[in-house]
Amino acid sequence: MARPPAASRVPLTAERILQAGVTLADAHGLDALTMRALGQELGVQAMSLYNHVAHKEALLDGMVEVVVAEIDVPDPAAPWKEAMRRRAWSAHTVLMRHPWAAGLLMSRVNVGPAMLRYVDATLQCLHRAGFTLPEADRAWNTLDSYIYGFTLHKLNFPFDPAEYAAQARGYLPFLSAEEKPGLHALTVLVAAGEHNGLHELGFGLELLLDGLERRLTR
Amino acid sequence: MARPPAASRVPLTAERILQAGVTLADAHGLDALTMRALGQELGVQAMSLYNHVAHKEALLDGMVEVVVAEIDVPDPAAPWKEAMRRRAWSAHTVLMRHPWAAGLLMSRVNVGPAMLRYVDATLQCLHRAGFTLPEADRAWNTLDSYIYGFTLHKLNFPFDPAEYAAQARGYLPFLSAEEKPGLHALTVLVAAGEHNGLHELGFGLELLLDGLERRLTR
DNA sequence: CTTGACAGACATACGTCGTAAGTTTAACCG
DNA sequence: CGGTTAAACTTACGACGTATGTCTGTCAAG
Repeated sequence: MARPPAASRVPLTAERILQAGVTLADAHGLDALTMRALGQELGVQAMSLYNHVAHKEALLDGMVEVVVAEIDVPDPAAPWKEAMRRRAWSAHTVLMRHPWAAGLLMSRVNVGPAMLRYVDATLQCLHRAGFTLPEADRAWNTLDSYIYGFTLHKLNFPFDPAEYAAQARGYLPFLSAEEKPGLHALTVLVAAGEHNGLHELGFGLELLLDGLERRLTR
Repeated sequence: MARPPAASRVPLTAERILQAGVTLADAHGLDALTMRALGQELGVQAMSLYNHVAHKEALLDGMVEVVVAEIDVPDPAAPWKEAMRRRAWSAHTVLMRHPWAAGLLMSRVNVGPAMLRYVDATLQCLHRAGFTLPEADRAWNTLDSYIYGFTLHKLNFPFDPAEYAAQARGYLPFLSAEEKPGLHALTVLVAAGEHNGLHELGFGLELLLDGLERRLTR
């Protein structure tokens, strides 16, 4: 059968596969990431991927690592509060760029090098700032719970204000003011454009950082 | 062919299917929830389920509703802080009871009656306590981001302290104290049983509630 | 040069999934 | 008792992850 000339032979590598996986998932969602589709993207049969990747789960783990590696690692020597703020926003931004990744990141244990580096730097920063190690552990865990939770929430609410207002107007007729007074009143505000329904990472983040600071200085 | 006597005919209903789905997922995980397995559980062929459920996605939506309905709805007349605390713990407890549900809850828009009731009561409670409606919206969104994020984190860290300490001892040889000082020091503590690595919903929750309270009284 | 080993791509095949489409059964009503 | 109809059953399809076995291009050793 016809075969591309030998010159065009660029051997597959795990890195190329992971990158292609990330790109494909970014473009068409996790559901579109099948071994066959990924192979096609790389000009290769599905089974060839298995020479470099143990199975699909390992592929997903690797893709999560690629994404985690994009997050800014905090500088252990920086003032902790500002460092944690930057860390949070960086993680949020990266996960918004790879919408499929947040769910994976939260629903599997990840112990790749990028993740270890990320956690270690965070612990160091907090520890140097005066938190005990167990406190630092609690602190980053609390922050990450919020960051990832917030990001997942936001990803599943993919409306801009105009769309949201339109949606609200659509729901309004089915929302009885007597039965659901709170929801009704809020929806009226949204429909009128007086509340855009968008939420900001910074709100809860600053509450947590302030609270942690108070614990530290006490 | 042989067929069970007519007397044993209990017709299927959407409710029975949802309940069976929840039970099956609780017992064997979401992956085990296939239409065939669910049918078998109900003594029925897979395709019969489609007489009551549009497709699998709808089944999952319905199962999430069943779970949401288990969460305590806050009393709008109760003091807001205590009401939000109860709400948070109730949601957490319910989601820990149905480990598969947290991921679903966060990764799809849910507008079933149980969910609407839940959100409405929350908004009412906060609004009556003095928050404006947009503030109340921000507040519950922030709390839920943390609650769900925390719960997902905890679900994916299913070790009791003894197991965790054992794991820590296993990892220790691969963790260089020079390269990863923070992680290394923490792991030493865990391995020695001086830090159990367990995190508590209450920690971040109280930080957020205190922060919200400060916003309110200002 | 030739050759032969081997990494890595290919082809085929299996079992399972969700579900479309068509058929059969049993319960109810006139 | 006969006809209607809701609801279960049967069959089949395409897509999925991946086990297994084959083929081929590359390169070092003779």
